[in-house]
Amino acid sequence: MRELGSSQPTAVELEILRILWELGPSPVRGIHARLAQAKGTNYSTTVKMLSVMLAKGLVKRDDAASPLVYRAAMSRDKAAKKFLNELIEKVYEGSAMSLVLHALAGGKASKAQIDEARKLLDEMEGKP
Amino acid sequence: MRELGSSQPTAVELEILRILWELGPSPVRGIHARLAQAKGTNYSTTVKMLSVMLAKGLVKRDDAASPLVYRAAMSRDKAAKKFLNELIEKVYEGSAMSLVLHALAGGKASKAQIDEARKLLDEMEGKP
DNA sequence: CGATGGTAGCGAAGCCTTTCGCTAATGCAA
DNA sequence: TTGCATTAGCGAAAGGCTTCGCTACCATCG
Repeated sequence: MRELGSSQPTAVELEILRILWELGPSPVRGIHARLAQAKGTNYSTTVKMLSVMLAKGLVKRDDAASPLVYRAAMSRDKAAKKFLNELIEKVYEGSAMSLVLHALAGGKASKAQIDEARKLLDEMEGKP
Repeated sequence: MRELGSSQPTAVELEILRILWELGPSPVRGIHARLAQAKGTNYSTTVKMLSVMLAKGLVKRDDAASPLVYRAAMSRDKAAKKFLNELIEKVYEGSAMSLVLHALAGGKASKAQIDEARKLLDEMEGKP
């Protein structure tokens, strides 16, 4: 039983969410194609995972369509924000902002990205 | 297996790491006191979890001391950055500076944090 | 000395996640 | 219609995480 973030997606669940974020609403077949390519798992597995995720509320399903169409229940941005807040709360109680920037500093940030980051900082300062 | 990567700490493991980060190197007794307070679990459980984590390399142990003293194998900062990078990788598949900042934008950042963030951006731009 | 209390560890139970085999329903072609 | 492919789902196996009971060890106290 998980208590804190209650129902954060597990490994495979997150992988499926990522596929859905990329593809948009899709039938099982499309999701499975990607998942099988990455992990070599069976079609049944994909169906089962989707039904588990549906029960958990991680995905939604359009029952009218045939074949059934699944979509992520949460946007990528919203999920990222949620995971990030959980991460920060669970691991680090300091400055979330500087942590994020430090972490990104090691990676590849283009001039355009840095400029956009500045713009965001301005916005954040403007309306607290 | 857990989300966000290869050998990530699980829920309880992370909780123990957090205790170790807060207390510093400690004997089982001290760790257990905190864990039991938070979860009501048995002393045996704490000992077992620490042995599992030792085997996984998540904690180190000073065998010379008696009682044995455990410490986190990784600093809080380092762990936080690692988890964050994995999160970004898993959710956004790579460079996601602006998206992560968007995710953060909803939260409250102090003026000091924003200023520090600006300083970091300047540094990042300065030495590519 | 034996008894007591704190420390350490093993193995197995219980639960959750992930996987799949098997079954059923549906649609389409021959 | 029969046969085949596709879609959907259930239940159970396999494996990992978490928990604890039981055992053993080692000081120290009486």
